[in-house]
Amino acid sequence: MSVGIRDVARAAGVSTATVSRVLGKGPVSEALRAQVEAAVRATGYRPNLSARRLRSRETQTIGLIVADIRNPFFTAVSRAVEDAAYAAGLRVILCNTDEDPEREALYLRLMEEERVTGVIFAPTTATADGLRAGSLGFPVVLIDRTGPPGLHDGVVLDNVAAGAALVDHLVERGATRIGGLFGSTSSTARERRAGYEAALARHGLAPMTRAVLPNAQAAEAEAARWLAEPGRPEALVVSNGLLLMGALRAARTSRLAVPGDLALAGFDNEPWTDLVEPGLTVVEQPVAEIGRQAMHLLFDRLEHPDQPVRRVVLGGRLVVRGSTRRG
Amino acid sequence: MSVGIRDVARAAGVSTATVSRVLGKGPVSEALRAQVEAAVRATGYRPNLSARRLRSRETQTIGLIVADIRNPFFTAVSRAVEDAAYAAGLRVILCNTDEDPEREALYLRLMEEERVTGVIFAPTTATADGLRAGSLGFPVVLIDRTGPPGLHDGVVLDNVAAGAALVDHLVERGATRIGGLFGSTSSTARERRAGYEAALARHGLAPMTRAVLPNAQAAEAEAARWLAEPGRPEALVVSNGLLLMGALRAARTSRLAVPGDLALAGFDNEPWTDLVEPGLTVVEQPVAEIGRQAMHLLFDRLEHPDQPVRRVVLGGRLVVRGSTRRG
DNA sequence: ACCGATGTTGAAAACGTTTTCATCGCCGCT
DNA sequence: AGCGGCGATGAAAACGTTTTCAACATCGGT
Repeated sequence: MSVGIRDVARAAGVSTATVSRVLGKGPVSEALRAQVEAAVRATGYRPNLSARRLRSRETQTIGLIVADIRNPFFTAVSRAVEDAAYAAGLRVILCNTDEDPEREALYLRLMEEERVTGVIFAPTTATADGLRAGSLGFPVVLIDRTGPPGLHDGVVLDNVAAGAALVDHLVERGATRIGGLFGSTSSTARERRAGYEAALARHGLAPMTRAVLPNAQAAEAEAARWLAEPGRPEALVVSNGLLLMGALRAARTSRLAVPGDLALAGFDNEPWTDLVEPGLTVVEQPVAEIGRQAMHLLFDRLEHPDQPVRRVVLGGRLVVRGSTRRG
Repeated sequence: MSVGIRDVARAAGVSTATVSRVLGKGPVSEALRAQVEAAVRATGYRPNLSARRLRSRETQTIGLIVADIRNPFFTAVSRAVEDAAYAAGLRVILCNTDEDPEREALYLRLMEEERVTGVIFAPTTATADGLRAGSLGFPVVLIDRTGPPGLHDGVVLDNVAAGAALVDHLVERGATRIGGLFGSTSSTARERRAGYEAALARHGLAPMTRAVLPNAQAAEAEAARWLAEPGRPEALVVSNGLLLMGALRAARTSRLAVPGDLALAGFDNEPWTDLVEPGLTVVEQPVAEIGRQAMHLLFDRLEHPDQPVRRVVLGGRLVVRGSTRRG
């Protein structure tokens, strides 16, 4: 039925070894190479990647495990990772965990069975804390989130600085009652909160924080509740793009004017944040660069398995818009 | 080094065939089954999927080929496809073509080499028109876009009706000079345009259309140019979410009030379309349903290879917002 | 002219599974 | 008691490649 390397070899009058060498990079004389290439075209041969992977023990495949591809941050990072991967001749297997540790474990096991050459992973804190060094059969590069220090390569935003920058900016604009709305499952939210609290302390202000599951619905519900309370904040720092959207929705339904009644500042410079009235002040993450750096770290690790663990920390860019105009 | 099925067999005191049967669904006595399962746990065995795929000739893998995962429509559809696939025990290989026929061909070849069980594909017209029936080694389900009728299963929006509905709605609101901004590479844009033109004709109005590459930058540039011309339209029908964002940006930079100077209506009910001022009138596509239906068609096709070709046509939902308020 | 080095080629083993096929034991039936 | 059938099991083949290894030819140096 399907044409295999034996058929090509027969058609070209050579051995399968020679065909394999033509396909790969082995030494073959020009004459035979031409014959084989002609035979490949004539037969319409397509190599069987499963067989190739089995024998060569190189799967040329990486896993990409994120919380939810619909989060625009992960969408953009994924696209950058995929571009870099395909350019290097690697396949990508994409998995969505929905921040569920069980699914994270499930997909990590899948990656072992696939014998992937490496994995790029944005883990929940629950999983990240239990991640041991050499326990998986492949190197892991963490993105957006970190685990215990020194165990895995990773690329993250300077979250502490970014959280602090938003607070500094709001204080400069005259805000004093500054609330913080953070996701509950990631080290990233924790770090942004740490930066937020440190900056507030530096200014002699008191923190007021709430934690929610990292999706827009939960954020909107929590923010709406919060904004209806008597001691509600007059400014809000929000730890990612989904939550920011939820917070804006809550402000709208609560009939609070932004920035008049409530200043708003968050993360992720998504296209809609400057179309919305007033534009939203955010810290922009270098999403494409994060994806590229992750692939770069992975390649380096594969080349030099024993090189010390590296963490790439990228700076965010504060984009000031109307949502933090001086009240 | 790595533990294989032979090691498990040795540890359990059985043959590799028995281990394989325990892992799969072969007939094994309870006693041996327990022994083998214990041995699997004890050895930490992980099956090698490459070997399994090679021998069993079932890759349990599908390809998902879209233009750009960053287009929120494809993001949402992909997520639905992946959920359905993983639930059925299938892996997904995701590819972005950027509407480039060469990359489409490249990825289709890759899918052949992967020996995928099927592919879900949103092709450009260039590729779709050349797609022959049995020429690839796997069934193809088209999404969002169609090829020559009768060749491939597919699931699409009722684009003609949706395009007409937007025009009807605008006419009802009093618009007469209604322009159309459409993507240039997909059958979907073509159909939406057909619906737009048919509806205009029905109302005795003249069409004015422009075609652009389907990305926000191109749309913004073209719309800005158009809106600066003397005979500019007073309403715009835009054929997808990316273009709609570009058109809105152009209206903003041209200092045209929406809907006062320019009414705006488009496709894809993305979260930002109701946050923006005024809310945008759109036809909402049932994105999750499209993904699920595509997987369903694929499963049906795999079970009944010779069943007649099916096309699932889903209806859109008109969501009326401020951007088409009566001028 | 001989020898070693170098480079090209093919036969056959190997990769880790699943599947085929034959064997064995057991049961129920005549 | 003998026999047919059936379910469980293992030995070995098979999946389609890459890789090893040995054989062979060619060539430059003595």
